[in-house]
Amino acid sequence: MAATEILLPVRDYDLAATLDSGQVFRWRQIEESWQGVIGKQFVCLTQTSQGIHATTTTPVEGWDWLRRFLQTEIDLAAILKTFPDDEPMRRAVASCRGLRLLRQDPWECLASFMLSSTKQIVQIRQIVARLCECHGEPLNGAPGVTPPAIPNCFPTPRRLAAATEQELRECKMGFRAPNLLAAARQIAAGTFDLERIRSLDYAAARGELMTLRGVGGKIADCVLLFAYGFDAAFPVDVWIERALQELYFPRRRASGKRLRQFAATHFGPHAGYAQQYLFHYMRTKS
DNA sequence: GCCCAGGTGAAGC
DNA sequence: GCTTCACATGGG
Repeated sequence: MAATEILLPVRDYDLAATLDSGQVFRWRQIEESWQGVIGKQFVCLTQTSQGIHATTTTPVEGWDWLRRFLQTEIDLAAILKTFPDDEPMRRAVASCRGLRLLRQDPWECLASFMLSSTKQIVQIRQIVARLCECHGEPLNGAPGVTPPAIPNCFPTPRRLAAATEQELRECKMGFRAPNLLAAARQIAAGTFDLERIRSLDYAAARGELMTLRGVGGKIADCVLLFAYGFDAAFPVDVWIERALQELYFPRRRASGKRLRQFAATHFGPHAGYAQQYLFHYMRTKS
């Protein structure tokens, strides 16, 4: 039964906050809807009182790929219960009921976050958009109906591996270009296996990702959390460092390493979710 | 002009 | 170990 639309019944899901929370960089709000690309599929999502309504431009056979991306099956309330019962965490959760973690494609996630270092989220979106425009394959089916359409798929490792550093620099990614190119070439050549990461434990997976030039602990944690579902991953960026410093260590200065150690024990098994709430809270408060 | 941005790696104590 | 710095580019 191929179809072009479905209603995913889900409660406590803030679609706008989730798609705009710095996990993904290609989703655009068009009036009341959000347009994006999952794999080779153009998707339009709308939050309704019943849940999330999705439409595609070409018929699809099933919707598991969408449920997986949106993580609509997870029990958010159960996760929130594992958070520490302290004032900062209560404030962070209260600031955004229904914020979720998505489950992304590992390559797109890795490449996007390799481009994220010392860039504002709005600029990361611009770089990723240029990269897709210049190097991505066209989508399945012409979007047509709701312009302005999202032009292309996210470029594959093989496609980027065939590019030159200069061509990537033309996407305005600056000093990140050689790192992205090297990663694409390792993956395209099979000397780095993104699928194997799934079979490793958190520490080993983190170490493996960090063998890639330009991937340190923070970017590795983002990929482990947003693409592989390692809920213990706790990316510490400038926002989170500031949050932990202000909220938990107001009187003494703590190093980044000290903050990571604190986070690993304080926020529980779903620390990554807690991190996303803190991140959103810091970015949106006053 | 200046400072900072979902960092990283190398070099300096 | 910890601190400092260069790295491209653009927004505020």
